[in-house]
Amino acid sequence: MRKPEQCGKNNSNKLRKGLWSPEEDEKLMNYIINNGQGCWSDVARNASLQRCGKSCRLRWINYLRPDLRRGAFSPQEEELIIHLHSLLGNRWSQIASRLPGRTDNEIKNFWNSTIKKRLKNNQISTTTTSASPKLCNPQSHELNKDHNNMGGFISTQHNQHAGFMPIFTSSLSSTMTNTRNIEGLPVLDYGLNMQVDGGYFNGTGQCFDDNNKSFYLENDGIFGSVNNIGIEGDMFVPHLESANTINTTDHNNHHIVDNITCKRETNNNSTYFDDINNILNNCNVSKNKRCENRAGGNLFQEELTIGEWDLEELMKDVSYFPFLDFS
DNA sequence: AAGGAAGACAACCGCCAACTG
DNA sequence: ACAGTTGGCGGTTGTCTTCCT
Repeated sequence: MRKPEQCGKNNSNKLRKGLWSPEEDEKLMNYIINNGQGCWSDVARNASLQRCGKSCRLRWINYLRPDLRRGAFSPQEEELIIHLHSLLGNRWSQIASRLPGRTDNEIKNFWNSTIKKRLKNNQISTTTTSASPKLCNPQSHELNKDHNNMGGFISTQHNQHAGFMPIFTSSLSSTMTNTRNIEGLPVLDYGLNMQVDGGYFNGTGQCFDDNNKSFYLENDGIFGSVNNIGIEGDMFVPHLESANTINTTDHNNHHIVDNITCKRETNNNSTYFDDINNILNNCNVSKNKRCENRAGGNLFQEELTIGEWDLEELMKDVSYFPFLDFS
């Protein structure tokens, strides 16, 4: 049996709490440099620190680690955080693992303070707020008033610049102002006749397929669209925590929209969404199953079971996020 | 200049899965 | 197999700084 960790409440009178002094930092730093990390309770003990192992670990990871990246988040980092959060939710450690030198605590704080504040300032309103803000395209225009399960809605409007914009969502109902020019959030632009709409799609709403025909999507997910008009297709990535099915219907006449998830050849102009899309095509996803729509007509339902998603596969390489520069 | 509010950041708490003896 | 320990994680709270009135 290992020696008990001196971190329990019963020992709180013996162990220091609160902010670390420079002397403590130096002790911890010197010990780890000379001896490595090892067992944290041993680190605390052997470095003569009146701290519990957990506290030492946290201090090292969040502050003393030499590979930490200091300073404010760059717009690129911010954009990546927003995007990763749309895919991962509040999985801060996983988000942090994709941002070299950043800690989960740092990202969590950044999200909970800066980004949430920005959302409020941008008047993205909700009737209720969930714990995790989600992404939406600022180019959204027409909310679907026919659906009472309306969430924060995105649509893609061809030939317009668009970006990610987080919104707070509710599983019950939410509203979103008809805002086209949200300031302060970065615009994704992959250049060369290629603009990308993308964001978090919540609830039911109107989108456009690659033939500029509108259609509706239901349930939560990440939506991306590459806007070479009439050439590129759209894709829809369900949010990992959302319901596990997606319905797609044509906006006007309930035609089947069968190209929500399309496959494109990767080329020099490929985008992040293309790559995600390619990954999705390798996922264990059954699709194009038939079901009934509200009007009684037929449509395809893509069934996506959350457990079937290989998160690591989906996220294994965001290094191709084309605007990232960690230099 | 004072003090309250808001923001930014650091650290703690509790839970849980993995590990260990 | 089991119980205790450890480390990782996300949520929350605490503390310090900055801003505003």
